[in-house]
Amino acid sequence: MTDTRTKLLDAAADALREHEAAQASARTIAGRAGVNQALIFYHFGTVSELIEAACHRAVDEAADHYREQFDRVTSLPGLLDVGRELHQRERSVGNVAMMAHLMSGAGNDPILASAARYAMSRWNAEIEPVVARVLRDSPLAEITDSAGLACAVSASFIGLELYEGVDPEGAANALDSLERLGVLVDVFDDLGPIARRALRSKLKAVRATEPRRA
Amino acid sequence: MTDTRTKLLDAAADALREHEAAQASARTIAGRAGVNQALIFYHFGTVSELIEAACHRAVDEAADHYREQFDRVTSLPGLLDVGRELHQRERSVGNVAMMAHLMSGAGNDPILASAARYAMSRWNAEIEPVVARVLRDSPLAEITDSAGLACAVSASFIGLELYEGVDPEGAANALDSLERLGVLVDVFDDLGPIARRALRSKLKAVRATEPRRA
DNA sequence: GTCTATAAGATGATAGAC
DNA sequence: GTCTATCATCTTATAGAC
Repeated sequence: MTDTRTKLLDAAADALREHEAAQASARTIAGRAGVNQALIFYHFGTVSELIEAACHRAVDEAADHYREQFDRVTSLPGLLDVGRELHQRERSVGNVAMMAHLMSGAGNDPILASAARYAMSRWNAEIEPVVARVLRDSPLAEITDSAGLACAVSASFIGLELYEGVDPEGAANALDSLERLGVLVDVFDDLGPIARRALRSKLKAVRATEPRRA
Repeated sequence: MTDTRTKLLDAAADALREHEAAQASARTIAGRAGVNQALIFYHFGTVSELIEAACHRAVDEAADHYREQFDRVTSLPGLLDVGRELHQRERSVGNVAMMAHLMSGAGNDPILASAARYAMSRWNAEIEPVVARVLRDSPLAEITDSAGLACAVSASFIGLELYEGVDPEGAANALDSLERLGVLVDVFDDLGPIARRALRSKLKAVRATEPRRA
């Protein structure tokens, strides 16, 4: 099972996970895998296709790993707990960095773009039903759609990862702030009918004065 | 004023603003500027230093442009309004893409990293006092610090930009969801003492069961 | 300041021996 | 399947004429 193909897939994923990304060239990846550079083209055709395959495998593994944890989530605090664990694990493993570099390079390379699209859609497919289930009984269900929220969460993860590479301390502060803001949602659910009524009337006012675009 | 230096700065910024980024090489930038490739090294030393200078200029211009608008903000809805305008303008101009590519390349190149650090700190310096002023009289001031929130907002902007390059529709949905979530904060301010009390007790409970890390 | 020419090296990819 | 050797092209950067 540790044949050349998987060696190359591992090496490509590692290259993207670490600082490099721009240095994810055929020669460096092959060197990392301990195999000849020409084998990349024999097995995968192009470097981009190797990277695509590596990311495909990585995101599938990660999503599968969290599936049952997601299934057990029934409350928003519970979702935040899984999210925090997921963020820390994926970050330490380097998968978030991989995604960030993938999306950043998507502008130049259509193959990388399709890989990025697959990765994001895969994560959203996991997150979206959980968000929907958790918000179903909350007054928040009336102001947000779960699909949009899932996208927002994914995008923010990516942004925080990039930000962390530039200013680790600031990124940690940002994450703390977001977590504390999550308490706000929690309080809302506990407030019950009073908040629900206030929210409804407020929403009406906002929708009247500021019609949504397009 | 349209000398070679500024021509090169313009061309470098444009290269980063558009799809390319990876193709922001000395030759392509010089070609875009309509000058000889060797002049980049004469005027800036290295390609990275040219890019750094271009980003420095771009973020200074943009931040100055919004300074007085930020100063006029007194409420959270007002802040969201400016944020929405800022996001759309900076996006259409391409500055957010520039930042994203800058941060993505920061891992490889220490000069790009310092440019990214400057850009983020510059924006945070503008946003942070506004957030602090707006939240001062809100019960939310007790659960979030303005510095962390400012970082979170900046990072999320970056992430959304990258996400938009991969899935434009999803990014639009995400932005809509976040905007609608902003109404939630608005409602909180209007609820007054009831919410304030509920929030305080909830915070106590959360802090007791789940001590913050490090 | 601006140009040409060029060094010195990395890149993706292929041909062909084994 | 794997290797060596190689192509054509791109890269940053410099030397030196003007």
